[in-house]
Amino acid sequence: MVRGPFYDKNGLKKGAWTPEEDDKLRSFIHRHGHSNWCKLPRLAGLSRCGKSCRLRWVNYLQPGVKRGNFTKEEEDLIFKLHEEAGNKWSMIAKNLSGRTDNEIKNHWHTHLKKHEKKIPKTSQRKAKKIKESESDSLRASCSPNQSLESSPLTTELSSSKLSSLSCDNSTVTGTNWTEEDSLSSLETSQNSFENIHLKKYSKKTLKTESLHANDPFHHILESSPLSPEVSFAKFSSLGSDHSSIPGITWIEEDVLASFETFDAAFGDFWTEPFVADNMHIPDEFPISSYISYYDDGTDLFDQVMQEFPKN
DNA sequence: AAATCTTACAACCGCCCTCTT
DNA sequence: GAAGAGGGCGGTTGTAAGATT
Repeated sequence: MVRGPFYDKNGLKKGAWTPEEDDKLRSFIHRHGHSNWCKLPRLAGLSRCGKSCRLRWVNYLQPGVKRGNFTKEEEDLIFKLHEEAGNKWSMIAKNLSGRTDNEIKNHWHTHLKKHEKKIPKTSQRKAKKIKESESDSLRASCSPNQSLESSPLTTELSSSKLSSLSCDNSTVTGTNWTEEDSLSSLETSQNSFENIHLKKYSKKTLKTESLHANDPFHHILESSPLSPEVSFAKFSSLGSDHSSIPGITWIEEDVLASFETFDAAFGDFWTEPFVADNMHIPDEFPISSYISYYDDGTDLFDQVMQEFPKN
C-alpha cells in the first residue's frame, strides 16, 4: 500500500517508514522536541529529509492522532466544513480533534468525494457565493476586521464561527440559503453514503481495530484521560515548551548549541545527502535511553500522560 | 487459480507564506 | 525592501490489498 523504500540521488531515504525509523523519530522528539525539522533527521540519525520526518510525526506518530474509521459525526462535520470552506484540509482538521489534514483529505477523496457528486452542487454554489462575497467585502472598503472575520477561509476561524456560517445566511450575500438546505443535503448524503460504504467499513474496521488493540502505543492514546483537544495542544507544545513535561529536564541551551554545532558541520539540509545510523550523536542527545522506554512499554510516555491532568 | 480491476492511504512534490537577516 | 530558510498546506502518485471477472 506504500511505496517501497528507496534512496534518491542525494542519498535520502524515501518511501515507507520502518518501525525502527519510527522509533528513532519518536524517541528523539520525545526527548528533544522538534524545534527545527531541518536538523532533526541528522540529530536523530535518520537519513530522511526534514519534511518527511515532519509529515511522519504529524500524521502518524504524534500523540493524539486518531486512527481507524471515521465516525458518522466526524463525516458530517467534514461534509459541513468542506461545504463552507472547500479543500482547506488543515482548517477542517483543526475542527476534528485527533484527525490530521492528510487523513481527512484521503478520506474525502476515497469515501466522501464520490458521494458529494450526488448532492446538488450546493457546495460549489455556496463556495462560489462565498468567494464572491469575500471579494465583494474586500472591494467594499468596509471595516477591515469585519471583512476578515466573515471570511470562511480565514484559518483562524473558530469552529463555532464556522458552524455559525451555515446558519447565518447573511454572510452569503444574495443567496436564499436556509439551514434546512444545509441539513437536508447533509442528511441525504449521509444516508446514501452509509448504504454505500457500510459493507466496506465493517470488514476494514474490524481489521484496523484489532490491529490497534495490539498496539501498545495506540492503546495508551486511546485510554488517555485527556480530551483529544487537550492532548493535542499539550503535545504539540512538546517541541517548544519542554518545561511542561514533568520528569524531563530539558536543557534548551544544550539542544540549541548542538544544533549550532551540527549546523556548522552540514550544509543545505532539505536535499543534502546524509549518512545515517553510523553517525555520532553527541552526548547531549542520549538517544539510547529510548530503548528502556519502549522496553517497559509504559515508561516515559505513560508517565507524561498521567501527569498532565494534574497540572 | 490466475488475471485484471478497483480501492485505500501513506508518502512525496511543489508551491506558498512567514520569519529572520 | 530583498533574499533566503524553514515550515505548512494541498494536490498527486505509487502500490499493497481486496474485489471481481
